Amino acid sequence: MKKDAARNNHKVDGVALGLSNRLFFRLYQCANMMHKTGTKALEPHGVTTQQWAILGALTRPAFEHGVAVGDLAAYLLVSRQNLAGVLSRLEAQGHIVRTVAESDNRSRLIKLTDAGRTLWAEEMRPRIDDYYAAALDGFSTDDRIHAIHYLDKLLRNLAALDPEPEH
Amino acid sequence: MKKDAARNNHKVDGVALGLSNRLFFRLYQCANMMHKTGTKALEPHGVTTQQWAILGALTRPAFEHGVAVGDLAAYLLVSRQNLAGVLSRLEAQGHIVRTVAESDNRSRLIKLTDAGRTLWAEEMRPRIDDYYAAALDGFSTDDRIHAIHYLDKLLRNLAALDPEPEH
DNA sequence: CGAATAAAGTAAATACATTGACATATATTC
DNA sequence: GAATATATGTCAATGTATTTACTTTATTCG
Repeated sequence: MKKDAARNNHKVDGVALGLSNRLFFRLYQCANMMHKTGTKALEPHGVTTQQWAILGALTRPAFEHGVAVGDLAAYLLVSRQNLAGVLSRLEAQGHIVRTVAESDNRSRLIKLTDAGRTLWAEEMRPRIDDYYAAALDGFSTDDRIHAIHYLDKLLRNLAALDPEPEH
Repeated sequence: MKKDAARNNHKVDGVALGLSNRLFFRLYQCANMMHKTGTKALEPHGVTTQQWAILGALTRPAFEHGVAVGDLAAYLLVSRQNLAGVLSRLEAQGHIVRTVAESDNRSRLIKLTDAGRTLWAEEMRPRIDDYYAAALDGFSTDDRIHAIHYLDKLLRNLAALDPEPEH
């Protein structure tokens, strides 16, 4: 069947594809599959991978006492307009609060609620650990370090390509 | 300024983040930046990175004479509903055609138009090569091979996590 | 052959993510 | 201090991606 030929060539399509092309194609596929499987892993809590990234960021010591939306957007490398939307959903679910900054009437300070902190620590954390274990099965510590190294390197190049200054 | 502290810790946020978490966070950031910078690189032609992936796939020898939407979706690892939307835009731009398969009244066969093939070869290809060169600056051939290896490995794990059978 | 199964297209709801544009508030500079 | 510049939130448009659900057409199996 033609179907099988087209659907089972993950192993074959590297031969003529070119290294650079293949690298970016795999990055594209991996990111999609990460969102798909990651969101499914946290489905019982109605949290997506992007929301998970935000909640995780908010547990960082530096952001423990609240963080401005602009700073959070800069940390995640997403636009503030996009972040605002996800934050609205997290706020509606009661996981975070937006408070007006004292020294700046424009700015809102994002903070984890107690419920959000509990959700993260008690519910999400164990599932996330299981997810990492499954997704990185067969990856040694060195493998992870090397993979991160390449992604870091790529990210620096992409950031340099982005006209957006880092202010 | 607090701003600078929050916005310049790409190098610092690895220390306490955990290897697995950091790997997925970088994957998330890289994918977003790839779409952002890649789409900008091809902006003169109004083509996004996803459309670029599809046009590239259609130039594969195996798909040269047309490919079914289901097979193309399986190759790209996206849902056929998503693919249908992108194909509509590509069709509206005249880059591809959808013809009804002779042996199956349900199925549509996707083919590159002459205009689409020319756009790919004459216009997009050079810009894509420039983009790859910039995004992978400092990557040796071995670096690329190793990076692909890790992404392949990760993708296999993610695919195994996905309930979707490969039929 | 006829019934169950599978595959294809489509529609709709939801969520991410980008850009451009705008109003308002804060900072900088002269 | 006033003019300029920058930061912030928001609105709107567009594109990508998922899931669920439904209809129609093929295929398979009994």
